[in-house]
Amino acid sequence: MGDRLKGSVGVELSLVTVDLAIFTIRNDNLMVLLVERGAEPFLGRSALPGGRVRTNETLDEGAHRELWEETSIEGARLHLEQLGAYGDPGRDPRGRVVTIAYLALGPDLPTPVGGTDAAHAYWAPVAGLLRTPGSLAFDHARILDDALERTRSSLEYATVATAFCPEVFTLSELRGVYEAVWGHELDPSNFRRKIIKTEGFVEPTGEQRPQPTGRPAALYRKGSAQRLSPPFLRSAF
Amino acid sequence: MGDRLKGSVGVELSLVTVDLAIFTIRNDNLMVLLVERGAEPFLGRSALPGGRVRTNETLDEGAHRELWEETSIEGARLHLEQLGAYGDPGRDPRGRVVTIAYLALGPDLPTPVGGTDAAHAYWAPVAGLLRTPGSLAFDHARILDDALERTRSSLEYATVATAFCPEVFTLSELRGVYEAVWGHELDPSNFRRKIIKTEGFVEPTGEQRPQPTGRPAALYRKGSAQRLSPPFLRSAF
DNA sequence: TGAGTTAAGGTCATGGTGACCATAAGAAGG
DNA sequence: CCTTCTTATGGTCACCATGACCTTAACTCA
Repeated sequence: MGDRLKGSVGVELSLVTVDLAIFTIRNDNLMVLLVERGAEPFLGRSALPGGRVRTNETLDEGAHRELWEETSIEGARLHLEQLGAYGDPGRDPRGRVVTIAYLALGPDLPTPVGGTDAAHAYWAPVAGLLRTPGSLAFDHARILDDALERTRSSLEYATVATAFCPEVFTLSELRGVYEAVWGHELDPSNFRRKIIKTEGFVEPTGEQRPQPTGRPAALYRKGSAQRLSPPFLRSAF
Repeated sequence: MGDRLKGSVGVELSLVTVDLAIFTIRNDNLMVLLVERGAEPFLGRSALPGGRVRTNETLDEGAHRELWEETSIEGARLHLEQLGAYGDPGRDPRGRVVTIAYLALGPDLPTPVGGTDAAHAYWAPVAGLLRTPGSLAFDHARILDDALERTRSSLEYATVATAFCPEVFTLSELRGVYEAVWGHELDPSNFRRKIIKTEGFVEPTGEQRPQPTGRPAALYRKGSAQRLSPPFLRSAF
C-alpha cells in the first residue's frame, strides 16, 4: 500500500488500533471488561481489549470485530460509540501507535470466553480501578476515565441507559443503572415521573413481573427516542 | 520505526493526519476556514486545513502546529478540542488515511495568509456550505457537519461562546455568537439574565463602550467557569 | 390477619424559563 | 430644548420541571 501513498515516507506512518471500554452492570456495580496481556509490552498487566484496525474496514467495523473476537458478543445488542483518539508518542513503547477508543454499553453479559488474542478476559469493577491507579497498561487508565465520564454524561442527555438493560426491564432496574453509573441513589418516585413523561424513553409492554418481595413491577422496553430533552441532570453528587 | 513495531507488517500501517474545522464569526455569520487544494487528489477543490501528524508529537500538538502553519494564528487564543477520528477506507483515494478531526473556535481572525501548504485559504460561510453539498474534498462535509453540531451543543453545556469573542466584549456580542451558531434570535433580556446568573461565565470589567446608536453597553471578559449548570438549552428551533 | 417490602401515584414549595413590558442612556434631528 | 429612534438594562408574571416527602397499591411470608 505504501506506494499508493505518493510522497509519504515510512517514518510518517503509524499503527492504528481500536481499544474498547466495555461497560456493563453486575450486582449493582459498574464493570469494565479487561484482558490480561499475553505478550510484551505490559505482559501480564491488565488492559482494555483491542487490536489493530485492518485497512479494508471502517473504524466502527474494526471496533465491532474486536468486540466479537474478544467477547464473543455480537455488537448488535450493544451501544457502541466512538470516544476519541489517543496518540501521544510514547503511549506504546514499541513506537507510534494511535488508538481509537470506543465506548460500549451492554446488558449483563456472560463471562467472556478467552478470545483469539486474550488469554484471560474478566469483568472488573470500575470503582476499584479508580482507587488503584497505575494498574492498567498503556494509557488505558486515562481512556477508562474518559469513558466513565462520557457514560455518566450520556445518561444525562441520552436514552442509552436502556443499553445496560435486557430486552424487557422494570423501572427499578433502569434506576439501578443510573445509580450504578452515577454512584448515588435516586428517589424512586421522582425517577419514575421523569422517565415516564419523557416521550419515547421507554414503552410499557403491558406485562408485569413478580418481585421476590413486594408489589409486582410493570415491564417496559426501550423506546425510540435517542435524546433526552430536557436532560436528566445529576444535580447532587 | 517499522522495525520497532515487532510483528507488524506494512499493510497494517496507516497515514495519520489531523484536519481542522476552524470556526469564527464575521458579520453575524458563522464562518469556517477552507483551503483550496494545490495537489491531487481533489486538486482545486476546497477542503478543511490539515496535514500529517509527526511521529514525535502529540495529536493535540499536531493540531496546533497545523493551525499555525495554515493560519499563522497561535493556538493559545483559540479553543481547540478533538472532534473524533474518521477512517473509512476509501475516504482518501490514495489509500488508508485516518484523520483526527479537531474543532477550533476563535474570535474574528485576520484573513489568513497563504501558509506553507495552502495556496489559498479563505473564510466561507457555514450556512452556504450546507446548502451546496459535495463541494468539499474527502469526507470533509461530514466532518464539518459534526463540527457544527458539536459547536451548537457545546454552547448549551459549556462557556466556549466566549472563545468567539475578543478579550473584552458586550453581552450583545456574546448573544450574537449564540444567534449565529444556533441560527435563530434570542431574547436579549432573558439572555442577559441567564448569563449573569451563571457564576463564572463572564466577569464585568467595570468599563463601558459607546455604541454607534443607543445606550452604551457594559464590558465583560471571560470568566473561569468551564461548564454551564444548568445548561442553556436551545429549545426553539 | 398483620407485618414487611417494593411499586406506583400524589402533593407542595422552589427555582428556572419564556413572553412581555418598562426604564435608562446615548445620538440625531427639528 | 424637546422629540424620536435605538440599544442596553431591569422587572413582572405565568408556567413547567424538579426535589422532598407522603400515601396508597399489591404481593409474600409468618
